[in-house]
Amino acid sequence: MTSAGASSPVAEPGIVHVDMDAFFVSVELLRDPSLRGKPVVVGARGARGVVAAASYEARSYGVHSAMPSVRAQRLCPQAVFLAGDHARYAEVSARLMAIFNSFTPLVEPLSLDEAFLDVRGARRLLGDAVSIGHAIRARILDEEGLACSVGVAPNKFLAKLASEAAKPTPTQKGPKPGRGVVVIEPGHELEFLHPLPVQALWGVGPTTLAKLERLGVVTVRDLARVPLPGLCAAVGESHGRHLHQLAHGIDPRPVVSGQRAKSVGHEETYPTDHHERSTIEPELVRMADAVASRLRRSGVAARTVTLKIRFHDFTTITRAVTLPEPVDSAPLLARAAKALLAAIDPSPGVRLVGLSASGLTDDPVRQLQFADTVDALWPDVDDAVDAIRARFGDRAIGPAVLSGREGLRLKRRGDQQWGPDAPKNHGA
DNA sequence: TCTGGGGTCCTGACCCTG
DNA sequence: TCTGCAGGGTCAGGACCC
Repeated sequence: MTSAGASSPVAEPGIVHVDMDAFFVSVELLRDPSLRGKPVVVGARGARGVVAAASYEARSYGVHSAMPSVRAQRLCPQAVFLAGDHARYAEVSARLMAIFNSFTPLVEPLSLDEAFLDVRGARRLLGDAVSIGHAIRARILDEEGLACSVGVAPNKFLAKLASEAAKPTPTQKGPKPGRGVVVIEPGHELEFLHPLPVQALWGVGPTTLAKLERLGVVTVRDLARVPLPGLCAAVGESHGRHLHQLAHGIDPRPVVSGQRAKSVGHEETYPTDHHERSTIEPELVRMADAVASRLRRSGVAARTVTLKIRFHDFTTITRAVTLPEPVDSAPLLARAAKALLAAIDPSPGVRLVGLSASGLTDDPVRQLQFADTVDALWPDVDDAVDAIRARFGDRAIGPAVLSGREGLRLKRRGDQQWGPDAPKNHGA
């Protein structure tokens, strides 16, 4: 793991934030150029699905990501809905990250379609941060045919706001091109920052916004004027200090490359609610299979297993157990999850089930000392399952409890990423 | 209007141990 | 042996991000 190393604000605009414009939709347009200029939405069409990404044409109708698909269809009935292809987006993302890494090794991916770069060490070779920002944009357009927006600033938080300001804007007459690259020079941070609405700050969501509004805070300037003790009293000590710094343009967090995941999980919302444990347990087996497979692929094992249940009325509970040894085997994850489920009454209706593994450690300890004979054999079985799937595909092998159901198919990351899709016979 | 999936971080309660 | 306290681990939930 490497980092920019600074613990104080950077005194030059050396941090670059690159954010792809409508990434998922743009990748789809490369595959089908006839969709250009049309309102396009990537997401699940089902009653419980949401919008993952919307073209700027769709956004002009008020459609935005995370919006329930039902509402998006009402706002823009002529929109073309696409299911999305997470594997393809991940492929393109890997190539984008390779481009970023050719400019500097200090790259911190934030998601598939955005990253921070600390380019201060690359100036002598490649020019100043602004030139590098323009060069990155040109290369992504040239090599991938994709547009992005770039923010350049003295720290991460300001660079992100700058890239936001560089983006195109949806209008009734179609997308209005953005500036592409926006630079915040040192000494001009507050001039840029203070007129913005306070929810532009990282960490201000609906709950915090309501608390700040009670203090009379509307803009970042208002927030900067609130004394620290009052702010901490309203939103908590840690959060208060963080927001206070941001409101003054201070963000000491360095760009950190090579960060590893701290948890691995899967969750799924079902088109109809489950009311009995007997129908949830096979789902847990399938999720445990998927999570264990991802753990092994990453070469890690997990000590803590967390079960998440969302009921019909949207109340959500989590139940966790920490195991005596780290595990990466599907049967042991499933056993832990089933034990947690045993203490939960699903009869009110369960719409979502999630399983996640945390407390990750390298070099998995194979769980021999507390395993019974069958479990002791599982490491070999897991290896064999991985090998068969690598050679013959995900459908080739799976837990017996799932045979005859949706199949032996392993749940891959990104499957049903945006909620249950509409039934096939209802036409997508 | 009716809310996905994959994550991270923080806080507070509780329990155990020294 | 009991009590008080501090600190660490665990668990549950909330808030936020893309």
